[in-house]
Amino acid sequence: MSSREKSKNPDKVVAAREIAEALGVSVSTVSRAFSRDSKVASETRDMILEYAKTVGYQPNPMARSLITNRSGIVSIFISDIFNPFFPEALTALTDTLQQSGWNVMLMHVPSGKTPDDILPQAMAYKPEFIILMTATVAFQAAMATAKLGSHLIFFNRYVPNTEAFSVVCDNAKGGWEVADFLIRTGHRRMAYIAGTPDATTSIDRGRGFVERCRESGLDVLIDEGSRVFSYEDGYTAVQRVIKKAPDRDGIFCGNDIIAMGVIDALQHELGRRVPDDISVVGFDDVSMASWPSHGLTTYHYPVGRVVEATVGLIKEIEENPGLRPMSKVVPGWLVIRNTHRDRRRCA
Amino acid sequence: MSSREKSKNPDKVVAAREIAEALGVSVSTVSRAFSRDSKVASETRDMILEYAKTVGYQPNPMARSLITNRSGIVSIFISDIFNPFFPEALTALTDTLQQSGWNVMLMHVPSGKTPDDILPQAMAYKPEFIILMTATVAFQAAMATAKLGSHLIFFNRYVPNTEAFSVVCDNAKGGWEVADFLIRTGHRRMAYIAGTPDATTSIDRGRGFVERCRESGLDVLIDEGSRVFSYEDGYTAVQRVIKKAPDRDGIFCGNDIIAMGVIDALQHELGRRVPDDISVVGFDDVSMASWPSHGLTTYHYPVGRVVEATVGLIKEIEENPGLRPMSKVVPGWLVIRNTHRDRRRCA
DNA sequence: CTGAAAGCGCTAACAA
DNA sequence: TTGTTAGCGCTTTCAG
Repeated sequence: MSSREKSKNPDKVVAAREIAEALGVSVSTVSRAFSRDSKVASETRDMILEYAKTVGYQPNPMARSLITNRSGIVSIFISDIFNPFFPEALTALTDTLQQSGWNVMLMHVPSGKTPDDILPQAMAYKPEFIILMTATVAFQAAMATAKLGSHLIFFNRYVPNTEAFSVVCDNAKGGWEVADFLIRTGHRRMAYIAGTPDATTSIDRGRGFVERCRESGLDVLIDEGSRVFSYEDGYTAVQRVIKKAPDRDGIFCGNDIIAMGVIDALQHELGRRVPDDISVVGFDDVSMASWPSHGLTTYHYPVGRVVEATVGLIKEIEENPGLRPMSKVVPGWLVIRNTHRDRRRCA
Repeated sequence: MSSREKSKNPDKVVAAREIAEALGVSVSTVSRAFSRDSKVASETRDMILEYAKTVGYQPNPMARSLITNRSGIVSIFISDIFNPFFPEALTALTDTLQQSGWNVMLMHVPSGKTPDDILPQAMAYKPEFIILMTATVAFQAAMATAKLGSHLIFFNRYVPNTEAFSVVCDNAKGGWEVADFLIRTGHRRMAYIAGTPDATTSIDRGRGFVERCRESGLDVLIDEGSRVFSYEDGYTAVQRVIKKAPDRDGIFCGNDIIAMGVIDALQHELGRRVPDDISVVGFDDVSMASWPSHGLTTYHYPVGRVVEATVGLIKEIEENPGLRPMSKVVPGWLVIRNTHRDRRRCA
């Protein structure tokens, strides 16, 4: 019916061969034009690149990966949905990776499952990096992954006693500074409400907090009854705390969302005013924390910098594949708002 | 140094050829064992599948896609980060797709860019479906996409005057019901604070609201000054509204986050009590809306059902590739909490 | 610097 | 029902 030759699939995306034919070069040369460190006459490359642009050609990453073993894919594992921190971080991370030419595959780890459970599905696409934003520990995954050639990076978490890459905020220092601040403003009867039990964030924040309290000879009531970093868990936890120790004057929470649950329960269930009767401090500084309705005093987690550090780490690993596993630690800072009061005159 | 033969890459993932050799069958047979509608002796298939399981083999989707033109990938485009509705939906959608065997590629559309700008990068991996969760309209993308063989689905949005698949909540009906509820409880001086200007969600919610008000002969003050569906925009918008019309007794907002900004500004900047002086109703019913600190009266958006409808639509399109573009509409319902008051006795 | 040829892992058409 | 052959689109030796 038509005079088309050989074009079995008329609407198919243009392939390297067509570029080659149109320009009177070989497919190898076309391929080389798209590889930075291949030797091509710069005029040839320019010609190819220009023509490719007009017809909208780009090398098929699937075909390419078959031979190079480089998929151009970064897999991000997520699970925690309660914490607005994660969407913020996920978006920033995706954006930065995308701009560096990576494509992000998103894997969700449903509650009740571990990253290990869904690792096989993720590995099918041979991601070059796997970024774990999940709360659950994934020791097995780390091993399997290393064998299969994907690099594993823990985002906002690390696995104790394991050699793996990780990027975290300085949680222990943050906890320490919060305690220091509360102590210097006259608080004496502290409590720490932890988040997800095995999350290093929760553990380290609490550890730093307790350490600074001990330095001043203060004991800390620690509540570890929360199952996750959620509003509901904070809401419940503080009721346990106040029942056990009604005299508390300063509560540090595993993160902002827990803190908001804590504040609401204090005011609506326990008849305490925040900050008049009791101070509450969070961790993360999610955008909601700055809303007038919350005005949460918290420790700022510099998401942007942690994301930059993560993508920087990826570049380093790429350039130096033999790099030893390491941890990047980014500092945060205290943000003072309205859920805290200076109690020195009341001492 | 070693006696390994031909194994250029010792740690390589096992491929079909190795399965074939080990079992004394051809690679085609192995391939067929993994294709549901291929004719293989069921004993042969069982043998292959079982052996494959023990050595952890699964067909390489990249290689497969080269020949089948089916990538197994669904691309999800996101942009709106202010609204907690999106992480909730994204997580649910990813999870459901994953369980159906799809892999999700996440593309972020930064502010100032349109989906069209990043479409080329997404298309490189030849996603079979593209789900747009972005606020921005993407008319060009729809066209380009259809040509290249990916199906486009608008999630929580549609493009007026274009034939495309979409799954939405019944926004107009929602707005209508909110107005009906406010009117029946004695409100007379209404306002609607819109969200992202060209978002069909914002437009339809407002349209339904206004329609019901008109039915009762009530005029509605409409504020369309918001740039996005954000807390800050709500905070600013309501100040414009009250300056222009200080007598308002019922405000309907484009979504919950705007509503929270509105409530905070009313109480902290404008000296109005909610709900005593004025009622505020949101839309979405994000998890935060049910916190005691907000107790927001709002219209519930059934995320789970919309996700199900979306994945259902994908299945339908797969089974019937010639399916005409259509819209799936899922109903929501009103959730009454504490930002509203019955004003009938004050009339 | 460029082209020819081989092959990455897989599926599909064709024989047997 | 199974094996053989060809080839998806690309990169990479190896010649020239």
